[in-house]
Amino acid sequence: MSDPHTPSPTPQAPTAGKSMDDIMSLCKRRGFIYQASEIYGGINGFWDYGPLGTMLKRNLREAWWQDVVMLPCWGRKGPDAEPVTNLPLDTCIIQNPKVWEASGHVGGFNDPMVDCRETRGRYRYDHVMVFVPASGDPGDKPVFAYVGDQPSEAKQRKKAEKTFGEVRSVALNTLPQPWTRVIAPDAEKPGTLTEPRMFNLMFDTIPGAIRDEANKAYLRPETAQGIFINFKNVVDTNRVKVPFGIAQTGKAFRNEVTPRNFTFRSREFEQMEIEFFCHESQAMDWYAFWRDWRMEWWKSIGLGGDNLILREHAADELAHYSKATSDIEYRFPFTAPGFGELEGIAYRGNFDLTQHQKHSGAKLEYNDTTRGELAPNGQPKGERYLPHVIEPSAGLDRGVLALLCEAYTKDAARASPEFMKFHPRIAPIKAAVFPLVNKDGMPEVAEKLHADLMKNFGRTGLIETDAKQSIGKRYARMDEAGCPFCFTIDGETLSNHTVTVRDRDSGGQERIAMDQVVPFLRARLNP
RNA sequence: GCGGGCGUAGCUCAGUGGUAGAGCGACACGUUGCCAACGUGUAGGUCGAGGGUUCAAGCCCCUUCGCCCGCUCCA
Repeated sequence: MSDPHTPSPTPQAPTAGKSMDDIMSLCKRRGFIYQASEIYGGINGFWDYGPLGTMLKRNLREAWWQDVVMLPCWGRKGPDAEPVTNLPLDTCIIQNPKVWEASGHVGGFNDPMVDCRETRGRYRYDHVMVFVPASGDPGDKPVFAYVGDQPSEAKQRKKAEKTFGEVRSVALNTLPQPWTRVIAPDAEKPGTLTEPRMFNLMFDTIPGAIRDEANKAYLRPETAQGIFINFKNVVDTNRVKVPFGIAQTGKAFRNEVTPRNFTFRSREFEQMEIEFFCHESQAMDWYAFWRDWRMEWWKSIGLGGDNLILREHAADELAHYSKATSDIEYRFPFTAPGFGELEGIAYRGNFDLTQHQKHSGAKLEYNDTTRGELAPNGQPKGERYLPHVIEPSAGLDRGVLALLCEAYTKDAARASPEFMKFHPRIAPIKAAVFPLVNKDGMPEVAEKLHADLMKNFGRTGLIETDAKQSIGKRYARMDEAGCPFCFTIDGETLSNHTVTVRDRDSGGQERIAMDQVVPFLRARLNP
């Protein structure tokens, strides 16, 4: 178990049988997650982390950082047979608004939508087409709306042809409102479409003390663009060579239409993103490399078994600029038997750098001196290009939620019927030290061992000690908080310097020497 | 944004017009030698918020906020 790359030693039950209500209760009760602004009635789509939740989230972010930036891919070599390089970055939440025009977010976030009152369907206004008679005026007859490439197209065409004979299609936005004779794509009756409405999915704000709409800026909807716009800076100032990556964690904001499912879809959330830059000819190799390693990584911190899947996107699911994308998805109790996205690994081509080069006018090309024709002296002349990008983009809060759901275990046969099977590396509480009873010199020994463990492991997580109440109650409390190991000082400790170690998952105990406690823990926590 | 359900103590919930409760949890003291043991005691709620009806509202009515579920959305 000293190898951090091995999956959790305790495979979990499927999440399908776990109750989200139970998990949410435990999260509140033990201080993992609170509703934001709770005493004022809360605020839709925002959540605060309590002490244990903060530690859990921090441990997950830290594990990512260590394995992505400090010791990239556990020291594994990339497809070029060289060690992987990822440079750290920390960019602003607020950037020049042109960043979001270049990235396509301003356009994409400002689409007007129309709703159908009958089917409660919602459609992008500019995507809705209508079958009208080829001859022109439909008279009093209804016309048939559809969305291209969806089942509604064939269905509506059939109905339209039955009504009019020969038909042609026009965009909905060419017809005058109100659309009283338009039958919505999946509706039966005409006139059910609402007027188009704007959904602004980016939060905006106005920097500057004097409020002026002309200065409008946005809270970033993803951390990725901060990386792209600093690509040239990083290349120019770090003696770094393609292929390499830039990694960043940080908050992002999306005005989700419907925040839902506890913290899964929040309006303020944190991302962990890598933009990995490489030559086009190597891009698919790097894509496969990142996709497979990221999957292994999630397994290494305890998300294993059937609850985690890698899903390759079908061709028609890809964004227009993407040549391949896959999702790492977790089976949450609220998605079961389906899955919810934890991380997307996208091959984005050089779309983003191209966009920023175009919009900013800055030259973002990389001069690759290892490529190109050979000069007379035998050295390559170099090749200038916009690197292609592999983007492994993970949701930190979603990761935390998946860890909580995966760890949550119900076992009515146990004294602690609800407990959290966190992998030791991400467990908020790493260990606890208890005197079996609060007398006969045991508290003093416990205090000493606790201090010792604090000195050795206090920087990796919480080390608890507690002398109150029955030992069973203290074990149960630690189970519920997900503490993997409890060390107990008993009568025997005083005579032969041994303690018992209780394993959270099995409840089993073994006896080890006092001076073996530190090595024991070291072998099981992040080595 | 639509439809449904639900908001009472930290958690789970009872209370259906007449003095706000229980279990668990927390805390204190005692007891206790390995799995939420036992005893005694303590703290904690303007019943999500606002308005209305009534002599009287946790309860009835209206509005609003939040959470859950189903649609929808998820670049």
